[in-house]
Order: sequence, then C-alpha cells, then structure tokens
Amino acid sequence: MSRSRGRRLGRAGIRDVAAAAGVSITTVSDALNGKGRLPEATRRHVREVADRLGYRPSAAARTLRTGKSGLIGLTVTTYGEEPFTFTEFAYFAEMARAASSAALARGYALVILPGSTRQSPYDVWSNVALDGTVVIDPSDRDPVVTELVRQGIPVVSDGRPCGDLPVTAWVDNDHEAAVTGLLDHLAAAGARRIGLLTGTSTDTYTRLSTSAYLRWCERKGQDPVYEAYPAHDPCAGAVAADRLLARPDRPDAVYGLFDPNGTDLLAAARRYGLRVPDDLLLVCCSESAVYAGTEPPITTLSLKPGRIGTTVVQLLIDAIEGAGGNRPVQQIMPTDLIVRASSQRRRSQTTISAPRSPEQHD
Amino acid sequence: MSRSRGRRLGRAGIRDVAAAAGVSITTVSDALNGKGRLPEATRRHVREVADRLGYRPSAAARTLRTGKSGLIGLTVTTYGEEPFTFTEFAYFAEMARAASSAALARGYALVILPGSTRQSPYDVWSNVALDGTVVIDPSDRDPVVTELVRQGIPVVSDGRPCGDLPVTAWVDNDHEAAVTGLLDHLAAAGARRIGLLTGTSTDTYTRLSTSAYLRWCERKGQDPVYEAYPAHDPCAGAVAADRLLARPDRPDAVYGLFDPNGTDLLAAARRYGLRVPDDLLLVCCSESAVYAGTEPPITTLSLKPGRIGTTVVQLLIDAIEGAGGNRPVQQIMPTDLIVRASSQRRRSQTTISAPRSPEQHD
DNA sequence: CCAGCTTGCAGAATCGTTTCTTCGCTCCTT
DNA sequence: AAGGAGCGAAGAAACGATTCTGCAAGCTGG
Repeated sequence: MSRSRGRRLGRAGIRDVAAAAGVSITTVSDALNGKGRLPEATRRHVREVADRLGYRPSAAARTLRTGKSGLIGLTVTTYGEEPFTFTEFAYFAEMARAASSAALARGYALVILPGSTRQSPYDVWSNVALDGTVVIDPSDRDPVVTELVRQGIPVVSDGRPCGDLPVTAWVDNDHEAAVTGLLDHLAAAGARRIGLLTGTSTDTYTRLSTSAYLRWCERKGQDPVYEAYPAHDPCAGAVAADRLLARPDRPDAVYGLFDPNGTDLLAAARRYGLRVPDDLLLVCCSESAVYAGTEPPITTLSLKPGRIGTTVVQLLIDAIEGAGGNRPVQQIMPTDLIVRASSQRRRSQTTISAPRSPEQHD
Repeated sequence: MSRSRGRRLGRAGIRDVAAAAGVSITTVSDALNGKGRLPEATRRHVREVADRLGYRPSAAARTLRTGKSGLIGLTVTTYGEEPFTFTEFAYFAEMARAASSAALARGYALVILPGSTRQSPYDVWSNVALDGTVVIDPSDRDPVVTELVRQGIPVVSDGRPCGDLPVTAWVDNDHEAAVTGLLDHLAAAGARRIGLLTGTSTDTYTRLSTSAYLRWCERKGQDPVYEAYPAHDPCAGAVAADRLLARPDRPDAVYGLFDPNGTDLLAAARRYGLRVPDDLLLVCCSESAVYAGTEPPITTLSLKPGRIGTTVVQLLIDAIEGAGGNRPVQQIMPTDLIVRASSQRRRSQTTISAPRSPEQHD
C-alpha cells in the first residue's frame, strides 16, 4: 500500500494485485507469465487474486516494454475514397477473412489500414504499433511499403511486387499457368477462336494474364480477340462484353478476367441469341458461388484467396518471430479451375437436376 | 547528448530529435503536437529535424501515456472455427468495409477480433488496447461484451442486443416494417398465399422477421406457409426451397430470409415447371448484386449493411469522445426493397434489354 | 563450520511518450 | 523603479508493465 493514489474505478493494475496478494509486482508478473523461479503455490495464489480483482494487463505498457504488439496491419489499396473496388470485392473479402483467421490462430490480430498515408500530420499509420504488415497488390514504389521497410517492419505482399519494391516476402498465383491451362481446357472443349475480356489498368494480375493469353494465341496460331475496359467501373464490363460479341470475328469461347464478367457475358450472349455452351463457351475468374447456380452454370477460375490470405499471414508471422530465416521468401499458389456446364460441349440433354450439390468451400 | 546508450539502428526517438534540434524533449513534443506556447520558428525547426531523422512517435508510448489507442475492435461471432457463416458473408463483408472506412475517416483503425475469449491464458483480446468495440449480433449474455463493459470500454452493437446486455448503443433495421412492407408489395402484385423460407436459429433477425410474417398472416387471414432450415448450412437451403414448393398448399409467392434463397428458389421453381413471376412471385433478402442479372432478375430486400456499419462506428466514436451524451443510444435504420421482375406480374413481354443498367450502390 | 549453490522473492531501471509545474527573462505599467 | 503579465522553454513525474540484478535464507559437502 505504498501509494494508493486515485485509482481509476474500472481497472486494477499489477500493483493492486501485488498489494492484494502480499507480494511484489515482480512476483505477480512472473507468476502470470510463467517466468522466474516460483513455487506452484505462489503462482496459484497470485493467479487467484488477479482473477478475483479482474486484473487485465495493460496492452500498451506491455507493448512499450517488449516491443511486440501482436498486431498485423492489413492494407487495402483504396481507389478513391473506398477500400476495394467493386470487381475485386469478393476476392478481398475472402482473403481478409482467411488472413484474419490465420492471424488469430497464432495469437495476432489484424488491423485494417488505408493504402495511402498522409505523411505530414499524424495519421492512423503512425498511431498504431505494428509487428508486421500485409499489403495487397502494392503499387510500384509504394510509399507505405518503403517507409515500413525503412523502419524495419516486415512486409509481406499478396501479389508479386512491381519494380524493386523491397518486401520481405510475397505470395502470388501462377497466373501464366492458370491462363494457359484454362485456354487449353477451352480448346479441348472445341473452341476455335477464344476471346478475352480484360482490363485497361496496369496491375500485375491484368498484365500477366493478358500477356499469357497473347503468348498462347501466338503459340497456337490464333489471332487474339479481346476487349479491354476499366475494371473498376461495374457498368463498363457489360458494355465491353457486348462489344466483344458484336465483333465480325466473333469468338466461339470467351474468358473474362473479372468477377462480374460471367453474368455480363451470359446476358450479352442471350441478347445475341447465342446459346451457352452450344454456340459460346464461357469461363470467368471469380470467387463467387453464384456461378454454380446460373443457367447454365459457368466455369470459373478461382484464385483461392483463402489460401493466399492464410499463406501470407504465415509467412509474415514467421518473419516476425524470426522463424523463417532460410525459407524461400516467395511462394506461388495454385489456382483452381471449377469446370461447369458453360465450358463443355453438351453431351446429354439437360435433365432435371437434384437440389444443388454442395460447393466445396476450400 | 546526456546518454546516447545503444541506439537501435532503425528508429529515432524523441530524445534524438531533441538532441539534434538542441532543445528539450518537452519542446519537441509540444512543437510536433501543436501544443504549448512556442514561436512558429521553433516549431518549424523541430519539425524539420524530426523529418530529417525520420522520427515516428512510438504508438505504444503514446497510448500508455494518453490512454487512447485509436483502435476499435470489430468482433465477429465465429461459428465453429470460422468467422462469418456462408449465408451472412456478403452482409458482413460490406458492413465491415463501411465500418472500416468510417473509422479511418475519423482517425481510428479497426481491429478484427474473435467473438469468443479464452479467458485463462492471455488471449488476443487482452493483448490489444481498445478505445471501443463494435460487436455484430451479440448473443444473450455475451461474455465478451460483459467483460468489456465492466472495464468501462464503450460497446456498440449491430443488431439489437438480446436480454439485458448492457451495450452503450445499438443500431438495427426495422425488421418488422421491412417484412410487412415486403408482404404488402407481394400482395399488391397479386399474391394470394405467401410462403416464407426461414431459419431454425434463434437470432433476433430470424425471430423478428418470422414473427412479423406470422402477424401479417393473421391480420390478412392467410394461413402461414413456411419451411425452416438451419441457415448456416448452404445445402439445406436448396432442400428447404424444394420442400416449400412441393407442399400441397403450395404458395404463389415466397420470401426467403437468407441470401442464397433467391437462387435456391429459382432452381426449385424451374424443377417444378413454375414460371417466375407468372406462377410464382419471388423476393429474398440479399446484398448480392447478382440478383440483378438472374433470369428473371429477382427482387431483393437490402438491409443496407453499409449504412449500418457507418452508423455503428459513428455512434461508437461519439461515445468514445464523449460527444454523444444526450443523443439517443439506439438507432433504427431503414431497409431498401429493390423491386425487380420476379415480384411483378408480367405486363409486357420480355424485350431485348439494353446492357445492364448501373446498380445504384448505396 | 563455512564456502558455495539453490531457491524464492524484491528493488529498481527501463520502454518513449505526454504533460504538469517551474523558472528565467523581457517588457509594460503606474 | 518595482511589480506583474506573458512568453519560451526545461525538469521531472507519470503511464503500467517486463526484466536484470541482487539479496537473504536454507541446504549440502568437505
């Protein structure tokens, strides 16, 4: 009872526990953290008193002393004011969910932070103590990443970094292999001219996918047939789909790079009286389960955002805890082509199907 | 240069800035925070030196001293090991996105935390300093909420709390009005017997919606026709939809309480040879934009999770900053019935429609 | 019987800020 | 000329934990 100066009503501190248990604060700390050399009896006693007082250690004090906060930043490149674009929403949501889950399983929590940083005033970035950061799709010479690395904070990115961005590690899909495999699948189903619905932006996903398409075309001796549109605009996709099917050299199969392209293309095909899959084979990249239920169900390429999120966090925590010393700092994750009716030439006529079978949900 | 003891390489502290600028640490702190009485020249000088040294104040130290962390918890009731159930995914994702955005706009960041707490060891909850918490759909006598309130931390819930849970404030939709309005809409479109696809769980959403339905039926003198299924199981919905349409007293309109019910019901209707909307009117509660593109487009009830997320955060931050003293601590948010073809008796024949019109996106 | 080891615990420094208090100085007023 | 007001800045006490070091007692062994 050295000094009992104006206790805040709500919370008991380590000093209160020490006083109540008749021991020193060192003993309380050691007992609660399983450190030091204490007999089990003392430990139990201290724990008991702490429980009775409803003691919770101050996270801020612990962080200050130990230098570890147990917090991992998750940056989300913001387009305009909003985090996520409409087209990437499902991907981000699932990725963030998995990342959060993986972090919690290892005792860390995720903090959602903006992709940009207002540097001059104190922004939210400098107001939170981070052990590490996950950054989704970092841009070329991303100032946030550069600053974090300068501070010695590990950074792992989802998507390979452009340029010479100095991230600690990264995880990405094998986009080249994914697109090639998918085009082979369409060709095997009888496609003679495969079209592409792509984006106008320069992010790695769009770039790698498109160039893989072009290379495939060159190898197979097919003229590329594609339409590009600004992917962040949800309306533009429908228009681009329309354009693609209105071309004189109309493709007999289409791959759409973005999530809503499947419904866009289906609607466009309907307008032009094209039957899917008889007149037009369809595949799009999507994480949405709705394509299992469309008429006909549409084949999708899943990037497996769940696995990516999990892996990114594992890599980051390994780096934080110094356990990942000599392991590879980049990891390529497989994609998953979910083949449905839209990409297979009809064999049997449509039958009355049983209630929808369970989508396997990673 | 009082003590220049082993500087960690990465980071400069306030002391280093003070030394480099030839002033005291008090002056540095005041200059950088815009406090105290300092001439502009000194402020500028200090800021300059701080910039040059790449000084970042320690968030932990500041939090320890001021008692404010700028962090808001977002709990997610976990079912089993995973956050979110499949059926609520879109709602949660959108709500979390809006909440995060609103928090960032006011200088706070969101921390994603699990709904449960392992109390005896140090869990992630006690490892993070929170200024307040948003809890989604708290259960009756939620231990997390109780503990937080005991610690004097403001808690605002999305969804009215069950029982006498002592939350600081809550936000919810007017489920009664939403269901009533929706049923009136269906009746106006010619429905004689409206069925309901509902859940077996006891959360407030399911309970309030179902009882609103039953009361509406009683008022209108209609026999209730409903099927309940465990909403967390994505397959069970299709089966329940089937059961509902297989009944001898088959309804001529159906409202499905959960997101996937729209596609489930559409598929079931197709199996039974029922045309929508001619033979069966359809509405479901969903945040998904895909129902704008189904054949036919399906009328949906949106709970406006974005608005809810924003409001919850505003209320919480007001409480944290003590600005919400005399304002109401609960807020009812309107829902939005997005009327599409599935709930209107066909007037004109289907025409070639123009490319999908932009969904207004909140 | 005493040096030396182990055990059980306490003291006090430390983490990096914010902020309360103090203090010297200048200038103005009467 | 003395006293007060006001400015500019420094000193030092928190904030609440962790942890290094030290100290007294109780054993053991030669």
